[in-house]
Amino acid sequence: MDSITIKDVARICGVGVSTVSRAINNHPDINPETKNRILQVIRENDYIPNNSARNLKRTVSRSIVVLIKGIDNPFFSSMIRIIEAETQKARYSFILHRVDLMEDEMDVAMEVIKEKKPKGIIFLGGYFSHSYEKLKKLDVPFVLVTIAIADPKEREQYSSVSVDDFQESYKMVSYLCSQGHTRIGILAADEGDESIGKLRFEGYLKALRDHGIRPDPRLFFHSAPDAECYTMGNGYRLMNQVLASGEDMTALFAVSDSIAIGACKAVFDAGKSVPEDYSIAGFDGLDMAQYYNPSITTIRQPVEDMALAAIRLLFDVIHDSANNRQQVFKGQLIEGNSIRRIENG
Amino acid sequence: MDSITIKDVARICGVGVSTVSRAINNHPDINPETKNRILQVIRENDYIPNNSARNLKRTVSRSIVVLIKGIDNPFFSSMIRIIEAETQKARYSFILHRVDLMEDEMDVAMEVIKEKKPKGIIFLGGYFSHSYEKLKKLDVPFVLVTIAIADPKEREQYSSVSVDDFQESYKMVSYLCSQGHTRIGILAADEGDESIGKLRFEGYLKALRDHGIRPDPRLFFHSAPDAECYTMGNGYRLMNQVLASGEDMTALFAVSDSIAIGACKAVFDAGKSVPEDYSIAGFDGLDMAQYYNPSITTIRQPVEDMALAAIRLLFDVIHDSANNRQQVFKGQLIEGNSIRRIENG
DNA sequence: TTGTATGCGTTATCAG
DNA sequence: CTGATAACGCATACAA
Repeated sequence: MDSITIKDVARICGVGVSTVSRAINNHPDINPETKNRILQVIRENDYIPNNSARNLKRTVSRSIVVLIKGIDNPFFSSMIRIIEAETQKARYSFILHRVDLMEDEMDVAMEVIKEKKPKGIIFLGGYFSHSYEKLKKLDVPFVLVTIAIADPKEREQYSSVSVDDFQESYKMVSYLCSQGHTRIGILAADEGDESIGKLRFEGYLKALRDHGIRPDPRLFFHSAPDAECYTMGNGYRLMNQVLASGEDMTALFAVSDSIAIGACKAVFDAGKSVPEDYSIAGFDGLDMAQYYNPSITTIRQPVEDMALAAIRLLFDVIHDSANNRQQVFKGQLIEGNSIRRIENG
Repeated sequence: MDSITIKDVARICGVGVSTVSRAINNHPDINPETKNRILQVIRENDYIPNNSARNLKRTVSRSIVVLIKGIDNPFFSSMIRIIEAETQKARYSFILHRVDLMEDEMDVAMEVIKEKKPKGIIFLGGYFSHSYEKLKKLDVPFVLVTIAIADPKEREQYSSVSVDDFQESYKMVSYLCSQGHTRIGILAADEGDESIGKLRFEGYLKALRDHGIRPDPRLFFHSAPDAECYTMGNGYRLMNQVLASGEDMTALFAVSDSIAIGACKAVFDAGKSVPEDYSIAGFDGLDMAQYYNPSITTIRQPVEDMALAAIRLLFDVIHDSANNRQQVFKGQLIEGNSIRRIENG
């Protein structure tokens, strides 16, 4: 670990450390010749600046941190790519930091801020039930993506990018109704959910009611509280419960595409078919949904646009902190082949 | 950013900074009472140690870094989970660091080492064509996962965990032959590939030859050099080329499950079916492969075992650096419904 | 068991 | 344009 430091570089070049520092950090007030000479020496000796020392000394670090909860959520994959690209385009460095499902993203944020001194933070996924106070402590500009904050009172306090999960669910379930379905089950998050799972559930309820259908609790299939909800495995389990229940229904609204896919598989394994025996709708618009067989009818969240909006919004807030705003995107209903039309609705 | 430091804590408690440091780091030589008092104050004031300062000061940091190339590869998702769990079980902290597809993982490793001073590194994904020299510079124990190092001469230099991509491909293609297929195409990586894509391709060639089938270049469908190879989109494109080629074949070996799934979709969109018109085999054993319809016949890499082996091997090497070894796992052929048997082989 | 002092590698401030 | 030098926040050797 006896690696070369800025001092060594300075000594080799016969200059002071501050000059080397200037060379590294592209400071304007340095003789181009000396700069090149230093850069040359740096390359020849594989000098790598110590990031810890830099972060320790610096007050801010021209970097953007993305805090992601649920790193295996394919929904985020393309977002990351876009955010990184945009970040680098702005000549900021991009730091991805994963937060465990059990961790409080706010606590993690505080730590990362201390360590990295980023210019801004993007929160991908997770919940934000009662973090108002913590939110305020965060003195770094940030944008919430995909995150439901219940209370709209605190509008000024934060920026966010999302779809209206309630409305979009409503749209999907209304569509099911319009296709003649009347007995529509739901494969939902766990009952205690206070996040998007809840919003999507409520959109479902509202849509049914507005279509003159009385929601039937026997058609609610909630995830186990301890299960990882938005997974194919969970969808598979839930659908098997549906099959075992013997309840009569023609359609199911799965609150995510992965759940929908798992559900389809359960139907197939039971020797039945989608959409003939069960119509199944998803939510999110994952690539997987359109590659599946049958392709899943779903609500597509405009991930690319959302990612772009998130990073741009963040830069806006960085440049003018008064600029906080909530940006809500429209989802798009994509018709696949997982839903059939019932003639005698 | 005027946050509280160790000095403040010391002042508040009326003790010296070193005592606070001892409390934080669980040093043995400290009065339990003072320790508790300090910890109490720390909690009350939300003191968060500055990681940069710690890393700067420390020579090693009781942490494991996982460097992952291709973070959206679902193949790695479960691995990460396992590695993290095991890492924490050993009371090490877990640092996940993503490396861009364009970056040299070795350079990134050097940087991260300087910054974090980890006890060990796990490389997930990526290539390692000619990095021997760089490898040696890495004076931190490390394990390569899923990475093909061509040259076996350097055995002593590194540890690795993988499957034998050549053998496993051979297995898969032999299976296709055994099912009576004789005209077997391949959906492969790009022609210049020097990594697992190449090994899998060669396994395919060997299997054909050993079964008395002469490989026919017209049945080789390589990815475009600039395409992201292991994706559904790429599989879709490749399969459309197959369909457009008019070449006669009954089966295709896709070098990954995602490619296989994309290929299936292309077949469906062409109004044909799997496995009736085309038998399609995959590789990897993603969850997705079994949830797909039809489920994909594939080679399952024992991800859980491999992840566990990787982290344990790493700890072994950390404790005894002479312990370098290469661990090769057997893949398991999982029969799905994507391959049909041809009677008159 | 505890406190003091030093330095980790940088950047920033200031004087040249 | 350049070079000393003082922090940054913490861990540790050493003294008490």
